[in-house]
Amino acid sequence: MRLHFQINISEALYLKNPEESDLGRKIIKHSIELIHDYGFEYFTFKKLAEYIGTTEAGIYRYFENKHRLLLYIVSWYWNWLSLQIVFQTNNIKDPALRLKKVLNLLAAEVEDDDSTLYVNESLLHQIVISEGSKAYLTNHVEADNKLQIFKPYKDLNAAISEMISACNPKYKYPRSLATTIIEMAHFQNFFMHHLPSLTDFAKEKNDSRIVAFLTDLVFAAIQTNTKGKKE
Amino acid sequence: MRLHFQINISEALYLKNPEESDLGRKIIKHSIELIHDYGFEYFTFKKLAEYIGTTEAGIYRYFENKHRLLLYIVSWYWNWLSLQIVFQTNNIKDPALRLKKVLNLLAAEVEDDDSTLYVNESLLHQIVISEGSKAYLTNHVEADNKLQIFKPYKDLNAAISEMISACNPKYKYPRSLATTIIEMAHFQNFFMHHLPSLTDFAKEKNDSRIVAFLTDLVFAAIQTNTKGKKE
DNA sequence: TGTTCAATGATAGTATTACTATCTTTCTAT
DNA sequence: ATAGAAAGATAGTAATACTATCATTGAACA
Repeated sequence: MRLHFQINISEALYLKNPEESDLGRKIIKHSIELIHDYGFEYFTFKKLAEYIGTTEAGIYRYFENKHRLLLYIVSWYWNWLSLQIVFQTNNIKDPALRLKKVLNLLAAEVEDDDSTLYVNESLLHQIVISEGSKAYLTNHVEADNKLQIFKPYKDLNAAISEMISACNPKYKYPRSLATTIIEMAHFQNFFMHHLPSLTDFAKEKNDSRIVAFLTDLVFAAIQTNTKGKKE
Repeated sequence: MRLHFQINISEALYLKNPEESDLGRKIIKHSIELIHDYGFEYFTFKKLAEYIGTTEAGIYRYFENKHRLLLYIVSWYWNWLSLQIVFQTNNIKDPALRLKKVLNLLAAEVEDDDSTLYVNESLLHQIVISEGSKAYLTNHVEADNKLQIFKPYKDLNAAISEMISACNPKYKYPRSLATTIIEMAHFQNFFMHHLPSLTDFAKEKNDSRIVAFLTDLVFAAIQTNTKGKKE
């Protein structure tokens, strides 16, 4: 099955749309590879230019700076993931099952999606785990936010939040719980691989354990709350 | 009451111990102010040197680079917080109450502690919220980890993890839940202030709401699990 | 077939950052 | 009175993060 879809990214993120040219697509494809290899701090436009076989100036025609490029690929990921969620929960009626499907999509390893030729989703997933929060953890979050740059992340959050409310309309913290799910799916993965004593998954480093942890956490939270229990 | 205590920080983090000289203490004090004002990305040793009235070279005698300095002050914070937890839970016997106290210490606003003359804990708390995860979200986490650099963070995690297990020895994910608590105490705070639609605290931006959310989440998780319920 | 315009390539240059080196001054402990 | 450590002063380098300009290519249209 080939899914044809539209990734919608704020125009504020680029100077020239990288989807619409060979060089643009090369920038996306190879920046994902290089950020993955070097880490965002040690990734530079100069290295990228050399790797692609173009010049720094060429890259600056597409992106103002490397932070904008990071925002672009991270937005791309959230957008893509939201579409995966739509496709894969489309025919599921039970909201609890829908939510479980989402936990899987968030925390399980991502395979490269062949329908997107210039994006390796598996590498991109790892970038989002390690570098994703740097997208918003800056001095200029609020300015960026005014440019609608975080819309894909917020949309995903809203979608998960609605599923939570569908499971239990009385639960008081659907948005914060959604944020917790998204961030913890990634942080537990990062810790599991790099600082394993901070998790309970040190022995068998397996994504399915993270899914189990998150499932336990989420359903405990929304089920307890049904009873209107209060401390 | 004046509490005299020892902050223990890995020697790998500095070239010369900043606690032991005037200039060293000035570096700590003013780097906290500047990182708070500029954000870590726009903070430089040159700006710091000018602000203090010394030279870049002077700062490099204490810290190899600005990332090490960040690690230093973040470690300092986790160390200080662990001591606060020890002092403030010392005479509480009930593990659930101890845990609640910890949630408060983690998520409530921090006031400057006058017993530490060269550290403004309130500013430092805000830095840890915005920049704390950059301490480990790097290419060189594992090398840093081998130098024991994350010990204060891990110790805090272990302490909270033990409290969770004291509440419910059968709960399967005490470490991951502890990580979740620590990180979410900060992320919810960051989002509440900068991207409020990602939380349920947009209307009344109040730390106590975060404490309530975390309390609900944690006790739901550990109580549900007592029953050995399984999905 | 020639012209035009956009995209890219090639090259150069600047300000700032992230350091390192060296030499001098100051202050403190013996 | 003097040795030694800490700090100040100054200079310099390589890399980063850009900006500017001009030439080349290639497709599109007339």
